[in-house]
Amino acid sequence: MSKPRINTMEELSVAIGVSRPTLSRYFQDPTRIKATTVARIEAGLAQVEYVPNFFATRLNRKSTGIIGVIIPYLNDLFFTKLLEQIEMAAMAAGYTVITQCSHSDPEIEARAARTFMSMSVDGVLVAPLGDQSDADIQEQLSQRMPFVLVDSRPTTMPAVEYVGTDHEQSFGLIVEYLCRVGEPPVFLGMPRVNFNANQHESTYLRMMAEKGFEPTVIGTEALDDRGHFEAHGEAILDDCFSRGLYMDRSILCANDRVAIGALRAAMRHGLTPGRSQDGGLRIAGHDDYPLCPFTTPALTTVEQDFEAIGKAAVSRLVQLINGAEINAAKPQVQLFKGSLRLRESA
Amino acid sequence: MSKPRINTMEELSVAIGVSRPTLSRYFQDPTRIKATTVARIEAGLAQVEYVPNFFATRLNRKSTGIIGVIIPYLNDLFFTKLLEQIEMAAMAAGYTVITQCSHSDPEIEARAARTFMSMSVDGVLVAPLGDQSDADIQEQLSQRMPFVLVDSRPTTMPAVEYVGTDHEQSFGLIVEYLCRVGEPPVFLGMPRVNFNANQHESTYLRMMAEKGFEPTVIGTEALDDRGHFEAHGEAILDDCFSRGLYMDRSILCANDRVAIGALRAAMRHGLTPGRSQDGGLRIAGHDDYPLCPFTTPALTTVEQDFEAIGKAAVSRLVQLINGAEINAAKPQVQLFKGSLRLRESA
DNA sequence: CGACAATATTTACATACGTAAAAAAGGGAG
DNA sequence: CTCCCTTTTTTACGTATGTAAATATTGTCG
Repeated sequence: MSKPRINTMEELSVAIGVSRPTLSRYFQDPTRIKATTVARIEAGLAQVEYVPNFFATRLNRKSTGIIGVIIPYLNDLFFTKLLEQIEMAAMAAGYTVITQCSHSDPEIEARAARTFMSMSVDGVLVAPLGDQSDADIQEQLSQRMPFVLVDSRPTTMPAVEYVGTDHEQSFGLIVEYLCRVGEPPVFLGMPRVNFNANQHESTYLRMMAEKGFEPTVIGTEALDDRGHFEAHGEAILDDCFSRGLYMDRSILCANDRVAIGALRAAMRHGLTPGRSQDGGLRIAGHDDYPLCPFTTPALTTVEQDFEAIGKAAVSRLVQLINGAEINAAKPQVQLFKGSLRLRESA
Repeated sequence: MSKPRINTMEELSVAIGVSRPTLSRYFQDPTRIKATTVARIEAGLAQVEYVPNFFATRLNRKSTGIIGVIIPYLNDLFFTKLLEQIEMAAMAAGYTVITQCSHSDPEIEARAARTFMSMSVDGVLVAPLGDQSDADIQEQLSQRMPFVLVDSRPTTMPAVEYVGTDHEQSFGLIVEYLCRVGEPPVFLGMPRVNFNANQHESTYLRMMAEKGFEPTVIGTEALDDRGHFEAHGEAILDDCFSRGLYMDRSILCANDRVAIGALRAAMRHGLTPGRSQDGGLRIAGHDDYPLCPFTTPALTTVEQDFEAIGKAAVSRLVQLINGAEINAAKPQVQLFKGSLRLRESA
């Protein structure tokens, strides 16, 4: 019942009586071959088990048809959603996607970069680690092949093709909203290794200054180094609440995962953040983490347009692969706007 | 400042004055080469930019050193955590991991399987889609190379090497607990496409029968087909609560993501599930989804030992790759026990 | 200084397929 | 039936590296 297995195109060509070069062309683009021959090949193929060798095919094509993707970690639905969009878009464009995860480790990230170089990948999409990314390797990679940065942009490589959210605009939305309808917010941040969180912090500071409010930043020192966003948010805020601080203020978190921890801290102290109460506790985040609609209370946040970012990143990379001009002095930067998601928590 | 780039080992050998076969051996295992030569090679390597070609190296090694991993979808922290363990373990064992995500689509899953065949991957780890997985391709793959199933086991391929949680035991824990300290639970399930959810349902039914309680199963028909677990749980329970049903019962959900939706429905109806109240609403799940400690109230659930599962799966696969005997009639099945995580919701 | 062992080099072939050029075969129109 | 065009086959070489066998080199010890 199991079909005879064939390992090489050579064998296949004798098995079904079609020459090897014809088979080679068939596997690359069947339309270049006469319909009757295609039918003969496919009839033969149905009788046996054969898959062209991936390595041999990629070894001497001019283009490998592979897009490499590097993401910093997996245990975050944000990257997961982004990756999903990227993979679907790349697949639709006819590319094979190979994803490597840095697992928060610069060494693993560098290894992934080397792997992609050794694969002569057509291009790479990189969502960098925070400020720990190995700048040299990133630089090498970007010199060597089409390279588009996604999600966040290290301060060490400003002049690079980039696709992401316009954090000034998007975080600005939530700062503005909180200031407008209630108490000016306290910023609950993170240790300063995450570029987006840093940008949120500076946006917060700038806007508070503009509006003439006194800024308050907490949480930029870690209380525990487990490094989980939620645990960090909970620990910081629990500590504050225990000291009676900020219990009726607006807490604006650097991102939703921190905010989820903040919600937990509020709950533990018997507080229910919400926008209905005047002057009471409010909690808000940023990103529109997929679980935000299901938290208690549902989290008010700013949505990032993952789909647009993923698609734009792939589409720009494909342009570069197809030889689009890169203005080295002024690389293309695509920033997408965020949009406010008003729910219950603020 | 940028080093001269070298593309082939041939060029490299003339550039640093060491023969190509020696270089080849160096890149595979530097210890097989005399220390002084290694030093000479590395000194030379520091002067240039060179990475051995991935495809050429894998083309004619007997072993490619690659482990393929297929997971059904990414937007679930469960798989993400499992994948993390698998990648780290495989890396530690000296393998390159290539992960392909099915994105809930049997066709994409089948394509991934074909990709791995064409790569002559050393072995594959597969977390299957539900009952939609293409059984033929899975079969082909398992015939062709070392193959270990992870997380869930299709009823269509019972006789396969498998590593996962002992769901009878683990789901039994929570059924038993709920029955023991309160009202026997209602089972909030899912459309029957997910093997683990199915097994949870049957475990529930069996244990309720054993204990002489009347079982109640809800949610096995989808109200909306967006297919998101949380939305499903919320929609089903919201519907029930709106009709005044089960408002003071124990709701045991097929998994934590459904339970998170259930918590949300409870909250919308002004109900606070918890174990402190006698006779009141309780909600519990299964998996110990990473966000469980941060829900309101914190979700009582059963922890799956991701780390053990990931490590065991890799370790078993490596055994098979190294030629371990496979008893076709009785493949090795490793089931790990779950453990109760009592928190606030039940 | 010579012999022996360890290591490196030379040479040659293999991997599975891409691809170009020339020759052969097929197919339709006149 | 023949000519011409299209398609396939034949032939041959290229891709970057693995690998084996024979030969050459190096280093060490007596």
